[in-house]
Amino acid sequence: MLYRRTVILKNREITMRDLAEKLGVSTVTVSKALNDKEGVSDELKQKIKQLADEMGYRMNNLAKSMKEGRSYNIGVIIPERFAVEVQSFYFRFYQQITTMLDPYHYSGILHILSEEDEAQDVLPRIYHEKKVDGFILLGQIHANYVEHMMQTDVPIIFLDFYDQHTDMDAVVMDNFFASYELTNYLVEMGHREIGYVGNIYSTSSIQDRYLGYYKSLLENHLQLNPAYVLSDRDSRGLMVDVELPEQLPTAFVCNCDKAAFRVIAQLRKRGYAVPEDITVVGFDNDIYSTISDPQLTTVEVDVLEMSRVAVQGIIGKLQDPMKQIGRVQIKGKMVYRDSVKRI
Amino acid sequence: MLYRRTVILKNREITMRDLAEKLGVSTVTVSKALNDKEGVSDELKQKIKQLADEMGYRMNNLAKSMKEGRSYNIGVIIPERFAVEVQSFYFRFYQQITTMLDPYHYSGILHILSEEDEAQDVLPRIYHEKKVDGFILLGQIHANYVEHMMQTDVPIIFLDFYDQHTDMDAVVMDNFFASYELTNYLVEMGHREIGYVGNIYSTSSIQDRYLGYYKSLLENHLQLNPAYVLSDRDSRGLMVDVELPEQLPTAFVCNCDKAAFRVIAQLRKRGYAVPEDITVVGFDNDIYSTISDPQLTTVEVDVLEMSRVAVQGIIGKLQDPMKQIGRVQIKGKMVYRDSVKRI
DNA sequence: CTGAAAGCGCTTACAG
DNA sequence: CTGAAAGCGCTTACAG
Repeated sequence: MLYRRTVILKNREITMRDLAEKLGVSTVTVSKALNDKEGVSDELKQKIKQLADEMGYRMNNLAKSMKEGRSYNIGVIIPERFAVEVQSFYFRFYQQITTMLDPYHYSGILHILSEEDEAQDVLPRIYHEKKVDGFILLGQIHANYVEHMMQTDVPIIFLDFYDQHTDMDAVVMDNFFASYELTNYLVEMGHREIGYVGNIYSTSSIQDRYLGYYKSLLENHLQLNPAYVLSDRDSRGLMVDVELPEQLPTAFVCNCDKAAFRVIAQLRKRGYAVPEDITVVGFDNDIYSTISDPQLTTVEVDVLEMSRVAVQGIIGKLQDPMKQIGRVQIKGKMVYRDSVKRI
Repeated sequence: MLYRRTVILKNREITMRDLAEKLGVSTVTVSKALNDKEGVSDELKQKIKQLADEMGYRMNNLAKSMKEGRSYNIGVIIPERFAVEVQSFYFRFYQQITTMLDPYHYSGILHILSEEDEAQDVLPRIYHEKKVDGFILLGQIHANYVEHMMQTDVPIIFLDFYDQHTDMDAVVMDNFFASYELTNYLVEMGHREIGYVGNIYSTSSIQDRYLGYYKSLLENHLQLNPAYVLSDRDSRGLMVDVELPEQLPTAFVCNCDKAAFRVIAQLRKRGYAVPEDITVVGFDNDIYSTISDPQLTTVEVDVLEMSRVAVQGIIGKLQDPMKQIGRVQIKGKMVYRDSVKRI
């Protein structure tokens, strides 16, 4: 007899009704108690909570969700190529996002956007199945896809990129200012001939960093030498070897640590030592900045703060779909290491 | 008039009832048609699907889920310390898992298990809220926590680790065999004094790799010299510098590429060249194996296959909770590079 | 082939 | 402070 009951209990999950019947109250009262709402005496509330605990009651959030019409999930979309290339960097974002969503009782569902789906404007399954209430889009995607997504009326925050769409809410690093600051620092250190490494037609980050670098040159009345602006990746975003010119500047501002890491390797092959012969700085403060020899002076992206603003942005839009945060720029942080020489 | 209607439509999502009313059929018929079930004429089915398309209907999966009593989500738990230490490696697993869950209409929800929650046996919110139908646990956690989780009756697959619990379903790399194979290769290359780098009390992976290495020594009648077995991390799993002995073996089998990378750096500081003076091999074929100079001969973990088996395992247990896969071992793959010298 | 009825497990007004 | 009734948007027997 006892055995059979155990088996039966095992096969059916406990519901509010079970708790209600056991205490001789209604499910309404149970619901109120468990959600800490008004209209239940403290005494009864305690009793209900205690019983729920004892019986190992777990709220069925699907029911709650359906009633409220929200899934309590946010889709985090990362384009496939970034998932491969800058994976650890974007993983940190994704981790922060899920962790920061938690207090709002939200979860983050990752969706890797394949190249095909991106090209053909195919929205993720989680969109069609209403499994998410909004999206955070992490990493640059084609303008067409952005357009397509923005037509869906689902709240979207773009993270770590923006494009020409004026009405998009985006959280980006203040690349322009950080690069300007970094280049100013090199000038302070006595450098007058400074090059830039990065495909300036590739992403908005690379472009903005280039422009900040350029502004510093302008302000300091230094020449922008086109021969010193070197591409580091092809049009698809894949890293390629930099073509070093015959004559070199005294310093390179690289658009990311990986590029800096690779440039240092190439310079070494050509017989140059860093920073003795040439100064190299990076961007991102990712793994490449510390495995590099020498370790890189670089700028750290404030992943935590950017994630925080993105999460608050999407939560805000969930409450009021008309709410806009515009383009929020988050300051970077200089990290001084050993790849810069005063000359 | 037109304007008002637009606004109204915007504020309410389209349901099956809307489609049904528009076509003068019942919601039952719409449901059958949209789910490709029997009992609707092909002609009507087509008409319904077309209308759904035109009106931009999106199925409310929450309702479906509630009816079926499953959330169509799998929780992927990664202990905090691994999320930081081996992040890119585990991110690849996580990516594969979510991608492979997709055809089953499942999504993967990541949960980073904090050190505190792990120590205090606090189960994740997604468990208490029934937001997931099962878990894939990625990375070694304390035995207590394993025990606690296994008592919940929620299907669990352990990925990339196992422990003394005999009834746990785990998918692991065949570390023992891979390490045995790798060490045999070094013996073939003429090495007779071979050391091992790794804290053999830290994780089961490190232990098993150590044992495979040991088996190779035994088979080849080589001495296991305790002075050549070096720890690479403290009891909390944090990497520390290896204490190199005065007298060195001719080769080191390292428990992972990062350890190998660090050992090479240390050897270099002591004036040894790799592989000229000493051979070093790694494990995992992760980023450290290619940024290392020389690039590492190592063993690749078959992330794809392991993820596939884990996903199929959890899907299987969803259908039949009694189903067990036991401890499945997935073969690794040798990757030959430049860190081994024939002597 | 088609549909009326009931129900999944909650919450939201509303009434007492 | 407490609860009966209705409803969220589907699906599952069952009846015609």
